[in-house]
Amino acid sequence: MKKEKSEERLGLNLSQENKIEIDCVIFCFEDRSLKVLLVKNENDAMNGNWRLPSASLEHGETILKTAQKILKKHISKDDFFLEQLRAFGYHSSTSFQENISIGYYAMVRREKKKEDDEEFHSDIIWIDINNIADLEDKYMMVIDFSIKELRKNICCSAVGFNLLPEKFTLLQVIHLYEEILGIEINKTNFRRKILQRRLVRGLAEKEEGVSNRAAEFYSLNVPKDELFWNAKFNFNF
Amino acid sequence: MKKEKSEERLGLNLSQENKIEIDCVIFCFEDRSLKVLLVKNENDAMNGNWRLPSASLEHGETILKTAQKILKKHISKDDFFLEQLRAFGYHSSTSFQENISIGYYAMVRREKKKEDDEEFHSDIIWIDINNIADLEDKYMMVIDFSIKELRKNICCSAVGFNLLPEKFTLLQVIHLYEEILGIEINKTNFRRKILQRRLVRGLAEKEEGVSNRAAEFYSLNVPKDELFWNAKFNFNF
DNA sequence: TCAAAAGTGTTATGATTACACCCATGA
DNA sequence: TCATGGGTGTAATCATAACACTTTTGA
Repeated sequence: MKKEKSEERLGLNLSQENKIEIDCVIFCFEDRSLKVLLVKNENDAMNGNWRLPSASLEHGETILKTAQKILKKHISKDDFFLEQLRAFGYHSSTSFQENISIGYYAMVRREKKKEDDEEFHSDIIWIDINNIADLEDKYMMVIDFSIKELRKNICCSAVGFNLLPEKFTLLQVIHLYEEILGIEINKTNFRRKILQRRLVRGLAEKEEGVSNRAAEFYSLNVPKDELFWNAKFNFNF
Repeated sequence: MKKEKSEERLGLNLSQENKIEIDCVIFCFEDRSLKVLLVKNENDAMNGNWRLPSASLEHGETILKTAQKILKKHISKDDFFLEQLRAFGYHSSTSFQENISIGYYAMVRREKKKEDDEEFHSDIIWIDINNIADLEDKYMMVIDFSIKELRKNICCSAVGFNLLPEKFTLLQVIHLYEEILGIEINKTNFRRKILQRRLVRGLAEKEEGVSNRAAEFYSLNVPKDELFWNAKFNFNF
């Protein structure tokens, strides 16, 4: 309150100097599709208008802490991957000069039952990346960039496994890559490829109640915090 | 001047709100080594203290334009590659809260003769990345990140060719990759690898005055603006 | 039995590696 | 002639792709 008054004295121009927003693209992988979390735009007169979860960078707060806070507000678990995308400059309808957004992207493992009713009551939505429409340009820009970044990174690191549950089948991995990259993958060869790198470990445990041969469950063979930097490989799709 | 007075009225805390610096890591490749441009730190009492070329983000200016201005101040040609790294948060000795730097990295083709005397008289230095020392933590952080980014990018795109002159020998390319990645490369195999991708084109023109068999000159076979995004390849070193 | 997905085996291809070799040039 | 780097040829090895095949499960 006090702060706003001070700024008013300086006039519009200075008060908008270097206002920084932190925007988060939070990905999950569910029902064989890549989704991002959107929240209802409360400042907007039109109802049913969505935006990325975001926050202004406050005094004495770091950009990373701010991004982490945004995540914790929406994600119940502490178990998420979070990395910065870059800084974006954009022009909004309300200001003449360029605004700054620092984009982050996150990956979470979504557990279905627990969170379904949560979503039902609240002002959030997990939406398939192919169905996103009518977002402000700024948000589309950040989302588009984040998807490109995600595509790049899952081909040269194992970071994509942050989207899978602890136990997963190899078909889930294939679906993940197919969906994110928008390609079709030869299952038998991909399976060999991924097993050769010794990135995953068979659990001697199988699916149950499926109407076909049950697939073995696998789990990661490397610590999660190494997925991004240390678990290198080259998928040349 | 006028602006500074306004800020003073608000006291230290608010005046530093969201102050954004743009820092540029400008790379060149010369004498078989990767160098970055440093400028003399004029605000510093101690002489001989260097920093990255940088600028504050001014009113009504975009981050990209600001970065381009920094480059043009030091580089005579318009022919450079410039991309953002990311936003960095850092703590300086003079302020309690986190400052924001948006880092960019650039690659320029350095022509020796023209610029040598320029450097002799002025307050800039092109320094081998292995000899950088005594920079502020903030600058080291940006430089370290930029080198990692450069390493990553030259392995999956042809962006590194922005550091070479129009005409180059294949040995120059090899030296470039060896120096940036810190590895040794088998010359005969690398040569075939790079020719297979049809990235370069022989010029039927040879070195002169060398004390060994003259190497053929090559030039790029793709437009420069495609080097980063479109000229993909996978060097798995 | 069928459909659907799991999973194995095999062969061909193409990229990469290692290494031997010859070529051109100035000192 | 020698040293230095340019440049070619070739065989072995490894990763990938393509495809045929068998296995397991519920309906």
